[in-house]
This record gives sequence, structure tokens and C-alpha cells, in this order.
Amino acid sequence: MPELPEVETIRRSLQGPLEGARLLSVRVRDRRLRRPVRVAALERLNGRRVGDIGRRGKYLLLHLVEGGGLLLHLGMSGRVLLLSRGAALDTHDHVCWQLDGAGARGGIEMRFRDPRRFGLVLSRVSGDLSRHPLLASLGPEPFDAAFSVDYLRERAAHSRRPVKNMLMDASVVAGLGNIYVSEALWVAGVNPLTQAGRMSPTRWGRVREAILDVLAAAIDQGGTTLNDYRNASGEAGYFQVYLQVYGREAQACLRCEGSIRRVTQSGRSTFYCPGCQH
DNA sequence: CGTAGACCCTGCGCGC
DNA sequence: TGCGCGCAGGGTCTAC
Repeated sequence: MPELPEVETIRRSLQGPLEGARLLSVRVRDRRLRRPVRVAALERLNGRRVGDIGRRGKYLLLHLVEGGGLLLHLGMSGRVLLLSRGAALDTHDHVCWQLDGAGARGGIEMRFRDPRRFGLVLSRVSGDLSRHPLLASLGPEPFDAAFSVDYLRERAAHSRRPVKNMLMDASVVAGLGNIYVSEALWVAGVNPLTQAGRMSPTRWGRVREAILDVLAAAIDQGGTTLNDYRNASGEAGYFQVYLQVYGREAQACLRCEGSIRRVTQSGRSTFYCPGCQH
């Protein structure tokens, strides 16, 4: 589920409750995530205090004041939950942390829940989390100045792969996933099958703008959802975004009234309008 | 080198 | 109602 906007929304929702809280203990109920959870390494963080909470692409970075921290990735079905201590366990609550949270009587509990177990819980005992090797090959953040038209042209030079595949490549740009790439290309009016190396600077400009607009709107939407619903369940979860093309196969295009088409690219569904995306 | 495909895992919705 | 199937928004590894 989560792409950049969801992860960013979760990051914002965790910041307040977690910052300054102390990790007391951790319980690993299932080690089998994308990489096996290292229990001893997680336990070494007990007693430390949560500092800043960051995001890089789709990764969440829980920096600890004393150094090191937790690196979380939600995969396809992961969630981070903040609950009062002792809340009912779900089958897929794989890692549970007890914290001495400020507000809640008896502290708070953070849980990593992930039915499909494509997610990741990693820890670093010391040093800067953002230097973690997993983050080294990530491309620029979409909102970073480095994500420019010139950069896109450079990366696309001589590439024959479709523009959609290029934008799905995390080493090109961090945080984009299948949904928002389809949405952004629809907004830009660019056919997802277009060879990346054949895109004009003008079209790259439109694509870049569309990516920023689509992501910003989704993050806004997430903020709205947060304000409206959070704390009812204590969940820092997902939210409904109004999608203009994704999942609308055979329905009328909202711009030109053509019929939305679904194709498969590298095993993933792409939605686009043949009528107005060229 | 760049690229496509297989694979990891569970849950859901659909058609029969 | 039950069952099998295809599909799902993540990333990584391997082979061509």
C-alpha cells in the first residue's frame, strides 16, 4: 500500500507522540520479514530515547538521541501502530516496543504489523541512520532540487525502457510507486509506454511538475485524514486518495472521455488514457 | 551495462 | 456457502 505520501503521513503522525519517548523493551513475535529480524540488535536499543523521525523514499527513520535507531519499511501491507500498552494483539503484530510515552498512563506501545511480511525492521546501534547501506542507492527525493528536468534527461539518455518503468526505479527517484506514477503520467498527459530516451525536455518538465503536484495533493489529503480520524484507533494508517486514473480500467477518462486502459509493464498494472496521454 | 522476469507472503474479491 | 483462482500499491536477486 504505502508510497511516499502514506509514509510521510505516518512520519508526521509519529513525530509528536514518539519524540522524546524512551524505548523500554521490545518483543519480536515473528522474525520472518523481508530480512530476518535481529532480536539481539533490537534489544541493544533499549533504554534509548527517540529523537527526530525522518523519511527517505519509502523508508521511515527513527533516529535515537544516543545515536543509531530503527529503519522501517512497510512493504506492501505494513503499518506502524501506536497503542496503549497491552492493547489486543493482531496475528500479524510482528514486533512490539514498549515506550514510556508522555501522555498515556502506563506508557505506549508501538507495533509493526505486516500480514504479507514484505516489510523490514532494521536497527543500527550507532552512527547516522541515514547512512544505512540500504539507502545508499536511492535516487533524489522528488521534492529535492536535485530532482530536476536536467537530471531526468540525463538519466533517461539513450534509455529504451518505458518512462513508467524508469520512474518506478528507486535509483532514479525515491518514493514513487505504482499508483502515483500512473497518476502523475495521466496528469502530465504522457503515455507510460513512451521510451524514456525519446522524451523532450518540455515533456520531462510536465512529468516532473505532475509528480510534485500529485504527491503534494496526496500528502495534504493524508494530513486531512490525520486531523479527522487519528487517535480514534491510535493508528497511523493509510488514507483514501482520490485517484483519477489508477484502478479505473474501462471507465471514462475524467479529462477527454476516452476509455481508461490497463496494461502490464514489468509485471505491474499501468493505467492510462490512450485518448489524451501521448 | 541495462532490462525483464521470478520470487518473497497473505488476504481479498470474483466467478463458478 | 464454499472453493479455487488471479490479483495486490513493496524490493531484491538472477539471468539474459
